[in-house]
Amino acid sequence: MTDAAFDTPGPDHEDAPRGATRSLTVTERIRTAILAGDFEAGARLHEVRLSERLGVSRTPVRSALQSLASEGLLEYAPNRGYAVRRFSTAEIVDAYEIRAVMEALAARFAAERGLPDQEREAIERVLADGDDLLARTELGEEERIVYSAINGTFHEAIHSAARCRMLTDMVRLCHSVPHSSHRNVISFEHMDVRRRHDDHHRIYDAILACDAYRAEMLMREHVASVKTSLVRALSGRPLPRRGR
Amino acid sequence: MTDAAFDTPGPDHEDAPRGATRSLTVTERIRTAILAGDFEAGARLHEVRLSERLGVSRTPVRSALQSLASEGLLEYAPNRGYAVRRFSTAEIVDAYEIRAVMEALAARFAAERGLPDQEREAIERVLADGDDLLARTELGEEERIVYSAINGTFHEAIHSAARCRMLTDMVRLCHSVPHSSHRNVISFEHMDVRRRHDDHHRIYDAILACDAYRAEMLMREHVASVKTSLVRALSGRPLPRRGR
DNA sequence: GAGGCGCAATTTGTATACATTATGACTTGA
DNA sequence: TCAAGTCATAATGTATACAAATTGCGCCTC
Repeated sequence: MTDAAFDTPGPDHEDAPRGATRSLTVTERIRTAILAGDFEAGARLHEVRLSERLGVSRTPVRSALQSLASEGLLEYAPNRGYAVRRFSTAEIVDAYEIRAVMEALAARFAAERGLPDQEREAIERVLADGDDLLARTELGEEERIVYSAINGTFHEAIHSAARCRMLTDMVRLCHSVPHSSHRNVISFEHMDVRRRHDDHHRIYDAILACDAYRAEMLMREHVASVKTSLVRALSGRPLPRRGR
Repeated sequence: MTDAAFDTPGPDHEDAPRGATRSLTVTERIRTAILAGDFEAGARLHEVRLSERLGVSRTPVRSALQSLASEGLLEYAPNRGYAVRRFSTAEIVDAYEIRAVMEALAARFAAERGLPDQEREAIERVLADGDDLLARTELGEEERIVYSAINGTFHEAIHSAARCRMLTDMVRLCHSVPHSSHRNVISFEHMDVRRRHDDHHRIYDAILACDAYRAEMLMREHVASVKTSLVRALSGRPLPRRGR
């Protein structure tokens, strides 16, 4: 709650990036705090308290709260303000299902429209990085964190290749649901990073081959499969050991 | 531009619905104006002019513009304000593809989770209404408008049955794209209302039978098929008026 | 003691004044 | 003539004062 990184760095700090208004800065800081869990679910966010802690007036704070509410991170009720949104387990799982469908469509678009050079290079680089990383026999915590970044870059390159803004926006919406970001998958994808990396290769092959149907199906299963691990993790049951 | 319905009805009009702030009222009025095509695409919306025309201060206007931008109706650039978003033909078509995938997922959820009584009754009623309407041999303009409402109710009942807020939100986002609302299909679905109504029956049957796969596939094809008609209409002649 | 009424304190909503940034026209120099 | 710089203008961004709504507490009544 009293996170030092959150409180005001002073009005003369002035590292203002060009083109950034206070509203945008404040939005980003509050968003980060929420995603970091600095506020508990359901907690109300009082405009005055926030503005005092952040060292700005209520105006940019109100603007930020409105933004975050439309992102789905906050609940709003007229004359009653904003509160941190609660996500039920069902909502978190559903978000995965939705993300699976959206990313699958992105993969289809990429296959239909062809990979721009930039995205093709990014994907090939990241696939090679993954190959190198997974060549090691042992995968420790550190390797999984690195792989998480690789995973994120892969998926972002696909979205970018889809060249569809609405799709990008919607996937971003999915990422505002806790546990639903591909940056967070490390927490429950421990078991088979290798299988997931192989999925990436196949998806890339399908896109290169302009096989839209296969790209879509593979991506859908790829994302949806995490849902199973997630459900297991959320219900607190241990991961089953399999052969292979 | 100078739409009488848009300009201020006077500050003493006071038909304020309970729980509605000025920000919300203004948001609704500007949204309606945009969807009705009162502003041309790319036009900038000046805060002062809007606030004068609407008889309120800049504060609720700014709030409204921010809302509409996050709905995707406006573009925002820091220090440069808001402008009516331009939608390319590609974006409009893509929105249909996205809507197809989302509504298909909604149909799947409905099949998996079962239809609540309220939605089941709504769908059965609307299917029967459609049967009656289509029993006539001739379908004029008026019948198609009536069927458009029937179509909308059917699709909304499915969303509602999916019981997934994020899905509902995203479908709503799709509807903010011109020509992409199921309330608008009359303009290019002239050709086979009967086929589309038959789709509705099959989708309902699949949901009743808890056949999630079939419900999803049918709904996806049902929505995506309109895309074909849309592409034909858009390429055939210039864009008809936005909205409605 | 339970329930309802009303006031006061707190919080959000709105208006407005001021600060800051973009924009375009004008000037000035090469 | 053109380019670059400057300054005026007009727009957006922010702060703050005030209005309206909600909420909780205390009191009164039954």
